[in-house]
Amino acid sequence: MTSPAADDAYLRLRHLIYSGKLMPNERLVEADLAQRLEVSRAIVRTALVRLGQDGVVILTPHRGARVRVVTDAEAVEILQARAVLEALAARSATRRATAREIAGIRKILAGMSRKIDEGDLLGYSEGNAALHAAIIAAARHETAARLITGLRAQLVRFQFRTILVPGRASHSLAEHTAIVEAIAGRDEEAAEKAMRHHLGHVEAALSHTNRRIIGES
Amino acid sequence: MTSPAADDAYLRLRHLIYSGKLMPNERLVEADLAQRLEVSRAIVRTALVRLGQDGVVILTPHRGARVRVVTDAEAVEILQARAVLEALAARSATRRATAREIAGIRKILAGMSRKIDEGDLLGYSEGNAALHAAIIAAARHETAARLITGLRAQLVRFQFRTILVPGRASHSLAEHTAIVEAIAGRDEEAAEKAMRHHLGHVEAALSHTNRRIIGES
DNA sequence: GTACACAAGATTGTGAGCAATCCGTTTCCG
DNA sequence: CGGAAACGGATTGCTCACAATCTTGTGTAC
Repeated sequence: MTSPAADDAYLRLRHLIYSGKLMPNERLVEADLAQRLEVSRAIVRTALVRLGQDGVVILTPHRGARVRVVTDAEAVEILQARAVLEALAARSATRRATAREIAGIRKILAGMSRKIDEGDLLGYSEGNAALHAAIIAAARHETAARLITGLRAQLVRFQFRTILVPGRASHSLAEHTAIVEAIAGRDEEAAEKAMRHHLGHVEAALSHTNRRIIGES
Repeated sequence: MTSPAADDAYLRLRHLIYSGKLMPNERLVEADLAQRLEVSRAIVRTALVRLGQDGVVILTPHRGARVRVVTDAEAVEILQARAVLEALAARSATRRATAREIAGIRKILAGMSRKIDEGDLLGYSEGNAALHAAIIAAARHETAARLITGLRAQLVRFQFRTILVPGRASHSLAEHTAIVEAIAGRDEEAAEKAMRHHLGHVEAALSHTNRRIIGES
């Protein structure tokens, strides 16, 4: 099941949605996608079923698939779920990270600090993503990793940078530093708390400003 | 997409796995399932794809589907994830539950207490499931609810009753009471903590005894 | 006796076609 | 002129058939 070709189509279609090439609420016509991806309609179909199960697209009988629109309220929910799961991952990383992994995480954090000094907010943003990814990798917690990936996917349309909110950058760096120090210090409680604190701030930014500035931090 | 018939087949197939009629690691041959469910092979196929995405079955190219076996370590992971998500739901319920819902939750708890007095552990177990369901419903947190459902599904093979562990029943009741009181008292922190405390005990039972007594509490 | 090669059977993956359903438009009737 | 019914194009859901792949069993060489 799920031949390489089918898997590839699934990943590419998902990427089209993540990258915004297929907009929210856009109708996804199987035949069109088949032509675009250069695969048969059957393969597109199973890819859509999988994406539907992921919650990335909405499937309606006889009316096909649409890219799911995430309301502000849903975005808050998703972010909350992501926060508790990433906090769990941070805790797990605190227990399981190797010295090498911790060194890598520290290095990423240092890079982020440099980016801020340089005023390179986009670069900082990339460092942010890398840091979270490194922590999740160090956690070796498959279940949490899988769920977080799915949740991120749904928030993709909100990928406007909170980092652009005035003053957010330095706060963000401080929060990340606290997370890293807790992990390096093998303090589970602190690591979990720091991660929740961090993502809580992102949520607050969303709840407060009803503008679309979530997904990152 | 997903016609009623296809949806039905998906649910029935899932139920066959949950209820243990299809054992872990058992090979799922499309043609056989089609005959058993009295639907076409194509419908079985999409149902399997969906279950694969849920993590309930494992799909291997050209080798078909198997019911996924969850190792003890994975069970712990799943339970941990479930714990933080149910804690989030408890917190949400604390904020959003109506007076009517709280009354209903209290009623379920009272019923559980009665079952214990009667020595009806199976009945207690059902009450337990109902209580958790009621809290999740009151939380009105779609995202958490969806993820928890998926996680429960994967733990289904571990559905042996922790409640059968000597002395667990009264502890369990006390833990549930704490959760309910926190929700009724509108104390978010306490509700979240109580739920994590409760599910933490279930995890401890698993980690300690390597026997299969998780999934409930 | 063991191991490898090969053939036969079983099962999955995919493509083409058709029926069912939905949506937008036109037509008919009041 | 307004509304309901019917028509037509478009799209999905499903069946069927076949190719691709894996598995099992058999035969042969060493």
